[in-house]
Amino acid sequence: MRVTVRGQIGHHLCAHVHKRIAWLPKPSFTLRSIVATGRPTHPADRRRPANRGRGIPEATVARLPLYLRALTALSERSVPTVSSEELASAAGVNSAKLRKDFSYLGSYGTRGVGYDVEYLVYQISRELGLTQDWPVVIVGIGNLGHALANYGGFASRGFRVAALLDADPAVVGSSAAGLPVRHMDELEQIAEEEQVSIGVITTPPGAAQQVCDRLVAAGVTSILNFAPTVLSVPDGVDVRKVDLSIELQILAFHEQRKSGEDGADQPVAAPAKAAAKLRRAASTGTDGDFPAVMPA
Amino acid sequence: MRVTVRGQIGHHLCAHVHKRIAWLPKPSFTLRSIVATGRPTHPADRRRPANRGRGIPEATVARLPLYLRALTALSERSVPTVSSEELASAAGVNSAKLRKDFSYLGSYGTRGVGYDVEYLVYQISRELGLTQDWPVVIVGIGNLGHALANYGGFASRGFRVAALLDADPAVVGSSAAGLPVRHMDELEQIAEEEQVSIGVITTPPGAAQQVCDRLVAAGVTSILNFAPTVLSVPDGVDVRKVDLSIELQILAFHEQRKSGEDGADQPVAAPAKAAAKLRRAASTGTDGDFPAVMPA
DNA sequence: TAGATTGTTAATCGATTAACAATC
DNA sequence: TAGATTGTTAATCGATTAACAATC
Repeated sequence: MRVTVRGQIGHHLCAHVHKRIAWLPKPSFTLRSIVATGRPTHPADRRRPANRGRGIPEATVARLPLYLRALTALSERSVPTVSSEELASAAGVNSAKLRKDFSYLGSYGTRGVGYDVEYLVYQISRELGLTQDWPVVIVGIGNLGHALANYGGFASRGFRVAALLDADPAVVGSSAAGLPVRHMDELEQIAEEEQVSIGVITTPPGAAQQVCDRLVAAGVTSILNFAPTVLSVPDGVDVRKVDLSIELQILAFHEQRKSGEDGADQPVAAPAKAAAKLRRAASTGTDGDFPAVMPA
Repeated sequence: MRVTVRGQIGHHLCAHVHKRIAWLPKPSFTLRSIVATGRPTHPADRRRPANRGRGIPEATVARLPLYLRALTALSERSVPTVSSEELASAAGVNSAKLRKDFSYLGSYGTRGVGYDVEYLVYQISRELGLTQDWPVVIVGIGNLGHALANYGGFASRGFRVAALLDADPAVVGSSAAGLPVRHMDELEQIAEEEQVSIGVITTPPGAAQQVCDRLVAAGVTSILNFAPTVLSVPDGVDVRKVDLSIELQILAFHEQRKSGEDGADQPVAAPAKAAAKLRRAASTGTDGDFPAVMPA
């Protein structure tokens, strides 16, 4: 049942009920949000932006966690407000992009002042769905599975490891990060009981598609895949992949351009990049080339 | 010293010198490439594309490792040629994109036939710089560092773990993946001796920037960062980041949209997405909502 | 030659960015 | 009010895609 009451309540009442709320220039907010979350909404909520309600660009979604992290750090230092310039710098993006990104969420800033840190933390968390609890299963408890089970960044963001699963009897029964490793055959039951909608695959590549199919059959609709495999899934299931080898290969590509051997194929080297070669050459007395499989 | 002799050599000679070369419709190639690599270049090399030599788009570079992986699998199955349609499907992209991507590398296909698998493996490997040996240091040998040290995908692509480093005396001296964990203070010497240009940071976030600075000072110009921190580096140094928590948050965002509670803020649900909610509801007898921190 | 498939074009789409009017 | 900073506009840039002429 949903209670949505919008109204005006005096500033003194707000201040009484909710401590450390800095963003109450005009104390109007929705009552519902207080009932639901213990936090009133920002006055800016009333002027709902044109865009809100559909289609936050993917590129923006991918940056929201960055902003959230920077904001959380500011919050821990009890910084009350932050400008787009400061926040952008902390998040490693430019301020125009940040303001554009935030404009998709709504008008949550105050001209001439900046953004209220606490309020923005809450809004972004809500937008990302982090005000919910997300039970997650991790399938494949090898080195990487262990690492993920122990990763602190999960729990702190509303992700809860519902189960660690493996098909190998030698691994089942052991424990990782204080949790028992259970057999893959328990997946279906766990997924149903705990309403698991997110699965992490850290199996060897050969097992990944099969595990994926089984996760999907068990009702999992979001998959984070660490196995170096292209997964095929039905519509409505999201897959994101993290591929260590691919990241290194992309770095190698750019690194190769920097060191710039093989004149024939070489582009005009960007001045900044040439510095790396020079630095290495200076420190080693060689011409900076790598030991080459392909002798020049 | 560079030997570049271009010439025409009879087909029978090619076939004699180089086995399992399927792509010799017209046996003209550059001699240098044979001297250098043991592989002659493709006839198509002579018609150098307009673009080649500068500016392969980043989006294309990021996909080359995907194509390479798919091609390697085909190669292992001894498939001689592949069409853009087949390869695109194996790599999980559409064929127009694949052909456009390859067009930045050169005209390496044969109209009416497709692409020679072996030849393309070689060309993409070369483009990515994987025909070189890339010594890598991994800094921070916790769970994740261990996992990476053991990751098979590195070695198979020309990446070699030159050293595992940690600052914690309790960890230094132990071993991972058959390599000793050495003290962070050995970084500079190792980096110079082994000409390390790629570093992987798997430290806690608090140490990451400091480690990064030290890597850069030691001549490392490409960094793969697993710590959830924004790193600042001088021009000419590339940083790529892998952030497990961010990936999960992006999934949560989309997952939240699928399950579609909270009607007030909810966009018009895409039909495909609604299926997930229905499926879960059907299998559990609930309305598909998650246990909510924020009661509705 | 006929059939197949590439490489390229051009249209479209989405993301980035600087600039500035709106407004706190 | 004056100063500061947002939210938005519009221009630009880069990526995607379908379609098809080129050509094996």
